[in-house]
Amino acid sequence: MVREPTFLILAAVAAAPLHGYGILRSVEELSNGRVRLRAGTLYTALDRLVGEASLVVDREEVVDGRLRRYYRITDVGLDALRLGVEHFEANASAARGQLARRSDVRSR
Amino acid sequence: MVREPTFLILAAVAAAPLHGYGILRSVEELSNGRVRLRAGTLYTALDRLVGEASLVVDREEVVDGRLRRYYRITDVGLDALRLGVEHFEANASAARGQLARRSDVRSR
DNA sequence: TGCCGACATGCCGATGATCGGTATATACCT
DNA sequence: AGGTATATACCGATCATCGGCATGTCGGCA
Repeated sequence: MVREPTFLILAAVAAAPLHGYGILRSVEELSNGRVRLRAGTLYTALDRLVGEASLVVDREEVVDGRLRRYYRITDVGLDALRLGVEHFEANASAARGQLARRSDVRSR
Repeated sequence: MVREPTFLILAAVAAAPLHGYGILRSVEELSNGRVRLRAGTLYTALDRLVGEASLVVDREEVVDGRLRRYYRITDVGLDALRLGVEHFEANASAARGQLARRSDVRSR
């Protein structure tokens, strides 16, 4: 199963192409400040995701002398993201079920 | 964030105390056959979770000459599990939002 | 003028959960 | 005799993530 940082990176890029640092901020927003990606995690993940064909480089821009490399999600990446969503929800639902059973036992 | 195997182990034990091999089967059920824990993953995770006070050994039984060590979830483990549920759901929800935004862009 | 934080990418060693396999032993089925 | 299920345990390998450092520009503050 895809891990949290990778999942959030895919989610960040899912809406529209975004560059590395933009993804960093987007992940922080999407997780309500809970997840702050390390630069190392981000850029190595980005390379890995491009290698897996989940992302492709959309374009490069130079703003104020700084390079911005935009990444776009592919169908492969969308499949991985949607599958991840299903797994996250299924796991959460299963755990809730178990917690509910626990309450049942207690209230007997 | 807690990873999938650890999360499912906690979920399995949440309803009632269970022994190692029982957890193995429970995790498989809870995930609809998707997740099959390796013995190595399970028993090292169990030791780790006991070390973190998320689980405690409830009791030991001998059935057919085979030892059964039952684990019980603690308040610490319950907190970790509930937090995990929230994170899984929040992530899934955020990703769904991003995918919906994507559709918006496309349909414009 | 000097320093700090935000922006932006990149590299690298360390950490740690999980993987994959092996070992041991009993019981049951074919 | 061989295979599957039960049950626990150990071990090296893998790999995503962590944590930190490096580089360079820009704008704000003291």
